Amino acid sequence: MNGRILPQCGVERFLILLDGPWATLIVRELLRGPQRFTELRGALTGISAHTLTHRLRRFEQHGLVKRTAYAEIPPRVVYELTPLGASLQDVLSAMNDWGTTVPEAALTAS
Amino acid sequence: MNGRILPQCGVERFLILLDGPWATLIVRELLRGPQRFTELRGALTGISAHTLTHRLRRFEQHGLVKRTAYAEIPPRVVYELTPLGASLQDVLSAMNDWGTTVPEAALTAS
DNA sequence: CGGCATCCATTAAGATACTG
DNA sequence: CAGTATCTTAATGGATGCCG
Repeated sequence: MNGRILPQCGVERFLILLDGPWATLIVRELLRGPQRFTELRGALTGISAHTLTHRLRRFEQHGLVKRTAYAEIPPRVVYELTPLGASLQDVLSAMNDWGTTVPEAALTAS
Repeated sequence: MNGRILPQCGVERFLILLDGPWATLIVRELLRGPQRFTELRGALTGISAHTLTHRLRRFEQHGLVKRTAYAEIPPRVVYELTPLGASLQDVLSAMNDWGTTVPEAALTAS
């Protein structure tokens, strides 16, 4: 569907930039502050290095995340949200508010 | 990732119930009011009957959408959001607000 | 430590054809 | 009209191993 001609409304833009189930969770984690690769991986239970790398690269390309690599031994890489990425806070809050109102029954029925 | 044990926070619930790129767009369309299958299909440019059916069935199971079938010739089926589904309005608004602030450059870089 | 390369499993989604 | 059935494709995501 991503190849389609989408009307460039706000919702579509959000969906294009935050596609995949992990995208939103990574942003939420980075909203807590700048973090290293390993910190992110530890916080996001179940994510693989492969996936985390790809998501972060994509965010970087889209200007949502800033990557800073320190040429040390061992190497250290810190990821942090750009102002654009940080402004996702409002959307995440809305999602969280809605999710907490969802009854258990809606989730078990799958 | 859906098989993982997720902390049952709000954001996770939202992501589980609105998975896939079409889910959010279907909800946005239904926020305009109850609609028939064909109306939805026409409004969601590019969606296939197959996909629309699956998404609607899933929403129905989760209590986000109510399906009403009229035994007429030709048959008529109307979908409408439940109160739970309608309460997604706030999240959609937040997404839309954020998306409109995204610069063009973030989208072209893909 | 922070990746990348490769292979593989799962799934959303499209195309097509057909039915009550 | 509103689906269902089947097949196929594309993409996300996981597992493993290697590298600077």
